[in-house]
Amino acid sequence: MYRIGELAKQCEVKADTLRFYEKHGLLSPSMRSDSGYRLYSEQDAERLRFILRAKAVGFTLSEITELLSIDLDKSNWACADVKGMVDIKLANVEEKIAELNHFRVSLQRLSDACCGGPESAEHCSILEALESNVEVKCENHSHDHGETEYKTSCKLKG
Amino acid sequence: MYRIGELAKQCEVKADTLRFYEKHGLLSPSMRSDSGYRLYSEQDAERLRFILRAKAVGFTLSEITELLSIDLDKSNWACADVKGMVDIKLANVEEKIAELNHFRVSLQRLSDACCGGPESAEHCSILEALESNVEVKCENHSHDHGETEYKTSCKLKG
DNA sequence: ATAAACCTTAGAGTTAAATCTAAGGTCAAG
DNA sequence: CTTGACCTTAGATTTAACTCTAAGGTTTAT
Ligand SMILES: [Zn+2]
Ligand SMILES: [Zn+2]
Ligand SMILES: [Zn+2]
Ligand SMILES: [Zn+2]
Repeated sequence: MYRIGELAKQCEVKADTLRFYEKHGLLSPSMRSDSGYRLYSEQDAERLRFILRAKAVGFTLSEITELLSIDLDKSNWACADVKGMVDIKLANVEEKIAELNHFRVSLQRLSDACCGGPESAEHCSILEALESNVEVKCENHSHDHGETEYKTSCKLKG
Repeated sequence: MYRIGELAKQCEVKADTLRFYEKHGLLSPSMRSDSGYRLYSEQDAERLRFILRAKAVGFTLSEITELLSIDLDKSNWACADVKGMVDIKLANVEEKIAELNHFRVSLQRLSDACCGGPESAEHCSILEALESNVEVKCENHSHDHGETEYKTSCKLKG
């Protein structure tokens, strides 16, 4: 039997988190000491590890609640049900990745367009791109820093 | 001059959102009508579009506040400052993508390991993977669905 | 016996970006 | 002159997953 702090340390979470999981029905200690301290069994610890593993692959706590209830009642569920949950999650994650990739490409384009030098930002391509609607398409400045290093040739979007 | 609802519709946000931006110092209408209605100028509208463009590339509202203050005072900032912000954001986004990719790979592995059939989940590889610490490494079941389609050969991690 | 480290509870606070509610004022059309 | 669409405000609620606070009880070691 572990006290809350012991289990927390073992699994690298805060004791608060275990109380939170209890309040939300994910994990209750199977005993209390005479003085009211939570006492977790090895089974409880395993359940916690299940939760943390599911969290590590991206499930939310309410999805994990569902997974736990399936896990405790496996014979009444089909592989299809379980795989369905994973596949929905997978689709969510892929969607999120796609969205972030969109951000990434836009930010990269902005970054590439700016010299990043110590010169005044008065003609900074990044600010100009945000001011106007024009997407940045090439990696040069409108302003001239007096260095040949920065080309001013720019093929704007055809 | 646009009233709040007009500008909101034009830019496809809710009027609430404009009030929210005002409360948080991102965008205030440059006038009020006699009766107290907000009146936005074309300049205000442009500022809103700046905000929305910055949002579209992944900046948070507080980052946008910073960008706006730079934009209004460009000569006191360097390209380095602006590019720095973009690059920090880019790094954040890439970090998030990496994390989600981790989720994606794990979920894909789980999904691949499960037949997804109508059979009982009693030996579902997904649940087994979450119960035990073993990462799923191959795409077969421990249980046998009586179909030769599902191989039982599985090279577990060496 | 007393201090440190641990535990208990209920409930509030955090973060971001809105979104909603209530109670009321304004404006154009018919 | 009334309906309906629109506007005003302050403040509460939402979502997720904690995290913290206050006020107190327990255990363990010295
Ligand atoms: Zn520059
Ligand atoms: Zn620049
Ligand atoms: Zn199966
Ligand atoms: Zn399965």
